[in-house]
Amino acid sequence: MARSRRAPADRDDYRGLRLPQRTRLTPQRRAVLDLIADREGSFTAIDLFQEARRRRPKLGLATVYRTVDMLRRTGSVRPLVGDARPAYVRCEPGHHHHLVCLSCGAVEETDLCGAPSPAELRRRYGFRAEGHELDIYGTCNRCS
Amino acid sequence: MARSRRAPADRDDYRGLRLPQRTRLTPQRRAVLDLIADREGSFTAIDLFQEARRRRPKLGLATVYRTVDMLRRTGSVRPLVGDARPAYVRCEPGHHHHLVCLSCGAVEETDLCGAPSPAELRRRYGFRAEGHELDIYGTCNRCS
DNA sequence: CGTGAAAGTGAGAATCACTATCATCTGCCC
DNA sequence: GGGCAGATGATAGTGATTCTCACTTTCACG
Repeated sequence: MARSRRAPADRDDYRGLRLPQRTRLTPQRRAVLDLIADREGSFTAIDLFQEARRRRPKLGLATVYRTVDMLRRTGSVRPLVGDARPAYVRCEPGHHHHLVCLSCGAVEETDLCGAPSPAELRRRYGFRAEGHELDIYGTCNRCS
Repeated sequence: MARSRRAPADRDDYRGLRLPQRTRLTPQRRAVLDLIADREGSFTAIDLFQEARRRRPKLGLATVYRTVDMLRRTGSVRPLVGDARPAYVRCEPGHHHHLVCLSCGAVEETDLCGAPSPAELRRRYGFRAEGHELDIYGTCNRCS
């Protein structure tokens, strides 16, 4: 009986962040989403928690994790490799990859890719590719 | 490039694993290195610890972490993204990427790449690329 | 061969990131 | 408004990793 009451809350987007169906927009969630939407570069869950706490002292850590994980499921955010601390980056919808500055931590997106095609992987390895992740590390414009 | 003389600890390679300068080859370290050298696919530090313990019951967990981290610094091993548990894969020297099977966890290497060239990244973004990481996720030959 | 300094070790405590639990609260569709 | 599915916060718990430190071992050099 989830059907009758479940009208499609057409709130699948908040400031460019994709949200799952039936997501309630609570003030807590909005606080975390705002921080992410305004964010340049990478961030950790703890970063968000500490910043959000300055405005909402009672905000729980679990709420931050729940919110980040929600965005991870919709693809609006994804974990970053190669960093010492577990960090995330915002992802615009669509296919793209990240240029991660090792000096200042800035993250830029690029649509340049050229990863091997699923067809070729299939042919050479019998491997059915479903997705891939590419992070390019180096020094950004400002730092070099 | 050729090593002309015996330098202090002429031991920068053990079974294909690159070691830092001045690395002492202790039995504990050798036990962990052997496990990694023989390894197919990905592994976690805990995996190594449990296996190594069967032969050396007094081996400490910290030693496993120290050894894995040592290899990570030399590039002989690298952490894998996208997995629930923190896992590593062996890296052969040279350029290559990983095909990670989401079903059985097997990891295959491929030299197929096509990542954007440093020159193009420099031109378009002013970004000086130093390296990149590409993991392709999907289903391997055996599992599909 | 010794030997000493530096490097490595094990055990356990500490830390860190994250998850589970649960009583309570609240946004949202009717 | 009313009601309830979904959200929240506090806290305890978990699992991975790092730290600490007294002790041991390796190995270049004499």
